[in-house]
Amino acid sequence: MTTATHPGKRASTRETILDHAYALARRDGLEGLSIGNLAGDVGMSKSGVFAHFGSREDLQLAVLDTGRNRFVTQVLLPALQQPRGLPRLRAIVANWFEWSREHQSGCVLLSAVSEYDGRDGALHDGVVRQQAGWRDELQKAIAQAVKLGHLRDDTDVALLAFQIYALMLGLHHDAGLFGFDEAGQRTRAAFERLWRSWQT
Amino acid sequence: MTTATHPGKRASTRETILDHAYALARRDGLEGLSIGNLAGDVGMSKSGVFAHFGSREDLQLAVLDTGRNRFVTQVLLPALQQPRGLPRLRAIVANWFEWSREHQSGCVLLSAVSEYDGRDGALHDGVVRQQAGWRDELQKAIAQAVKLGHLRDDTDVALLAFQIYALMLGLHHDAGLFGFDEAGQRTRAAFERLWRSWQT
DNA sequence: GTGAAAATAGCACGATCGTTCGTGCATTTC
DNA sequence: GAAATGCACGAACGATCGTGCTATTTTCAC
Repeated sequence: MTTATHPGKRASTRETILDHAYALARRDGLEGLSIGNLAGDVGMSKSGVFAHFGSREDLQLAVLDTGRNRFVTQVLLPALQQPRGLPRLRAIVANWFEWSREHQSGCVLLSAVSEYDGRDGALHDGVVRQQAGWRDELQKAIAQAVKLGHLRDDTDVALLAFQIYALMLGLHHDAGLFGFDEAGQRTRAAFERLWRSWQT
Repeated sequence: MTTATHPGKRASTRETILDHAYALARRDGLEGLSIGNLAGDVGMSKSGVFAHFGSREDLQLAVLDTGRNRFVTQVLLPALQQPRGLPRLRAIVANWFEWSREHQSGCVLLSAVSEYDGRDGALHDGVVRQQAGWRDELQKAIAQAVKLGHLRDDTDVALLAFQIYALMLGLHHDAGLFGFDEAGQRTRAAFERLWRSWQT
């Protein structure tokens, strides 16, 4: 009984659809994601795919959430097993680097920011909530590093989180346009200087 | 004779269309720009608008170029009247700040990067060329500041250009999601630290 | 004023969009 | 075995997409 046709059939099909949808959205963004195209990619009918979500917007929200889960799983969770403070913060950045390397040809979370930052609606709200949450995690890790004396006492936590995020945006930007290798080198150099500027 | 109804009619109508197209593309991106919607906004027929460009892709390219021109006019050109070196570089950043403040609800140039960095075609090429060109201008201004002794002799020009660009990406990102005021303050603080780290 | 030329509108096309609805086939439950 | 439920399919909907082709209007030179 490899195929769980009992319960779980619906959930597992939904998972499969979201897998394909996430891949498509990496290329075309959440706004470029269409149900017909997705159905063709999965090998289902349009109505079959549609029935799993009820509306295109709910599909887009589900894909956004899929991206968030993958990001947390790949970037944040492994870093939480590192000791608090600078080691954990550096682990976050290292995992984020790897994430960025794998997503240089398109990241759903970042393109969603571009697509929805000027509008309103459920997708905008979802993007804002998600970005605010991630920034908060960053700040928590930084605050611990300060408390443990790994970073200067007068460290501006929100500022450092902003600086880190900006560098990762720069990495993604340059990697997508000019290639990851050169962009990665520059970003690493920038991080070296950034750590030095806040270290005790 | 304010309205050039002479042989400039075509060009002036084209300009009007591009004005509206640029505004629409700020909200919906170049991929979200549709000819029907644009025609309704301008007050013309679809075919009338279409005839000015010949294809949707050529329209998108024209809008991209419109964005580039406006950016150069508002950010680069005024700065070129400042004395070479750090004053000019700071003027570029200041003008860029103002540009970013006005475009916090959507910038065609940046969303185009998100939309086309993972594909290929004329729009991708146009985006890459434009971004590479702007980075080059940044580096020229930085190199002059180094040569004039305003920045350290061992300044990594490409690295500093990357750092500047990354901060501006961070500004745009945070301004769009969390509001310009807070984002602007953080970005200014980050720039202060950046200048200090490279200054003689 | 008149005729050539340029600019715009009108209309139609095939394709695709998101969405709805009825139906059939499995599978589960009685 | 009969009844009920879950899931996906296929057809069709009105709308909009980009793009041609043909009139009609507007503009400009004479």
